[in-house]
Amino acid sequence: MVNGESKNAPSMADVAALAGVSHQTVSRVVNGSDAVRGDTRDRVLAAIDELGYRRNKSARALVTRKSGRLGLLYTQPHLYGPGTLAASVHQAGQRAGYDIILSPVPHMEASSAERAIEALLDDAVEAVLLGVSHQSFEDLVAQLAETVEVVMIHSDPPAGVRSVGIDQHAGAVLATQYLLDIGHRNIAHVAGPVGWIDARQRREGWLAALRDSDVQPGPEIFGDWSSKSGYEAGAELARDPSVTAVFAANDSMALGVIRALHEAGLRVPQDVSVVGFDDVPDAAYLWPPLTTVRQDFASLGELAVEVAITAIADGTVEVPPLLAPELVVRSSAAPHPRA
Amino acid sequence: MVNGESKNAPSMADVAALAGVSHQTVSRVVNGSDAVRGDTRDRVLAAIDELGYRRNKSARALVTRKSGRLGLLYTQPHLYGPGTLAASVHQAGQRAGYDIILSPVPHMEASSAERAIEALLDDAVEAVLLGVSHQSFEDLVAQLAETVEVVMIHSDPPAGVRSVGIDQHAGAVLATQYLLDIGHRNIAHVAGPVGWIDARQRREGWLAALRDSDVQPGPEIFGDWSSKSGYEAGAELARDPSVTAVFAANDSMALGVIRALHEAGLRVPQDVSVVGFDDVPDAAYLWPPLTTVRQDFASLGELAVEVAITAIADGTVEVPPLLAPELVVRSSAAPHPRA
DNA sequence: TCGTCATATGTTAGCGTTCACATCGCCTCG
DNA sequence: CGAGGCGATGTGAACGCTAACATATGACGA
Repeated sequence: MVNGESKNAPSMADVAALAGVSHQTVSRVVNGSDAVRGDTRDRVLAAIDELGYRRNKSARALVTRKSGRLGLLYTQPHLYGPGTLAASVHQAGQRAGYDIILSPVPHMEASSAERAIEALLDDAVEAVLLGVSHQSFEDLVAQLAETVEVVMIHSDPPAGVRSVGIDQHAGAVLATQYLLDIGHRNIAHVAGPVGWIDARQRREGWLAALRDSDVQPGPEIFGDWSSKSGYEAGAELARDPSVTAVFAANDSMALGVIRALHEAGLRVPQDVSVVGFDDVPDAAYLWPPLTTVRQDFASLGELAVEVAITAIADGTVEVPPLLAPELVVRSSAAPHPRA
Repeated sequence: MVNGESKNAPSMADVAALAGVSHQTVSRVVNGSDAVRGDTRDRVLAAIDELGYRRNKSARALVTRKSGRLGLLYTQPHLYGPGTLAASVHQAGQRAGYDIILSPVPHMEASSAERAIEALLDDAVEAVLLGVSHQSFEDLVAQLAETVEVVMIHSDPPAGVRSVGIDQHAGAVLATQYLLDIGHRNIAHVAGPVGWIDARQRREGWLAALRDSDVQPGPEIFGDWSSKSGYEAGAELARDPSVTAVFAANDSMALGVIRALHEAGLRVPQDVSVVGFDDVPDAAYLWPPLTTVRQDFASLGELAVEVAITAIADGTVEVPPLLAPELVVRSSAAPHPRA
């Protein structure tokens, strides 16, 4: 299109004229109806091919009153988890014949999220997948659900809300129990920021595992998911010689903790063990390789789309069981020396 | 929408009836025409509000013959760069009044990319932003450009192709020159995979900087962008005691290299210096903190949208200068001990 | 031989907008 | 005081498609 020579795109009528049939027959061919004779179909197909015909989705949406679109709202688009989720939702949606509108909201402000939702509604999405497990969204959902089908991607959904999720609590228990099992008794936690559901769930999993073993929680520091905040937390933790293990709420913070520990002259895992959460691809190749909890974001995305599609079909509120995360043992955690 | 009580969405006609005007007046109000009397406008606005009216984009697109949509095709959606780019394109597009269709193609196969492009064209995007700087796409562009406006996101665009990019070559020169400046004379390169434009550009920048200083290139190993491949390359490099510095084509590979070096008993940077590329957020908090080359993906996205919009408007082929990357010096590289 | 029915195709209307144009007041000016 | 013009609003058609119904064609049994 270097020169603007694009005549109007061909319509069904053009195809029909070329094939010598009515536009309705073209419609039937395009929609795979079986009430078309083989040779007629071939002629139509040939005409479509010759003209480069492409069905106009707007016209179709207008008359069918269905947009065929699903929207995904997600935060932190630059991170591994959300990025993977988005890709997987997109792929699953395509496969199911839906267009997916990916709507990243870069900064976590209610206003920008509301704008994003407005945009999604303007696009007439048939369902909204809410990949924003932040408290400030829980209120939004009730209101939104009156307008459109909603699927929350959420590890601790309010009752009666359609949702899918990965069991963050269980993942945190896995990580903490592992540290307990190898003899640690003073396990610190670098938590995700207040307000994030996943952060809360992971923190509570940590607490629950400790409680079950009658072990007092170690120090607790709140970060903001960033490696920088992990670093700062790690520097603080390094000053407390009684801490022998740290469970960080994600891999980025874990990596920051490790650096701070190193800088303080502490060895990982010989002096202090560190466990992360997420299993980002780089986790296996950090120094030391990071023991962490793997989440299957790809399956999560597929599941979310599946639930959304049945929601559109019959409106039921379906809440499949949370997906189970998995502990990946590498070498950033080791038995407690005095155990 | 727990119960499917949704009556048909209100149309302009409904608003018009309620406000006691014609549908055309509603249209004028919605489109901000100034040919509407103040009190009429207020009545219409009130009716819109009461009914929860939302303009039907399909109908609008049908009659205006404009979809108001831009598509972004991008690979490796789980990585920092692409994720940031996608978010920034989305935001810039919204701001300019365009809907952005984000189309991640998870696996780098020509077929899946072609499917993605088909989907974009079916969505009647007015322009396609091609954020896939892989050789196999260069052929696609010519063909695609006949159908729709195309903006390549590309650091070494073919002549006459509309594009924006970050100067990968210059970034690599920055990194290599830095290593040269601090006394290294045997600088290895862990390259990105063959076929990727950015990989080629970074490699050539490395070679060019060395050539300019009359220094022989060190060993060269091709990775696949992953930290795993960086690790494998690092293991190999560790066996060559003459290598004192490694320039890796991205941060993930750099981090893999560092781990391999550590495992081989070599210290970074005391024994071997390592420089990466991208400046992912975690780079600053690795151990040791990674010296790397920062790319401004956010600006790149904005620029791409800007170019796309002028392309739609006047069809010109505009190629703004490549954005300049920036060297970020941290501590994974240090002066050569024998320098 | 004719009605009957199935199969293949055509005809018409309408989805919700915008565009082009028509209309209706009302003000201005000669 | 009437022509002319302008500002505000209305009317009708069209965008490209699908849904519902209408029609044509041929096979078949009575």
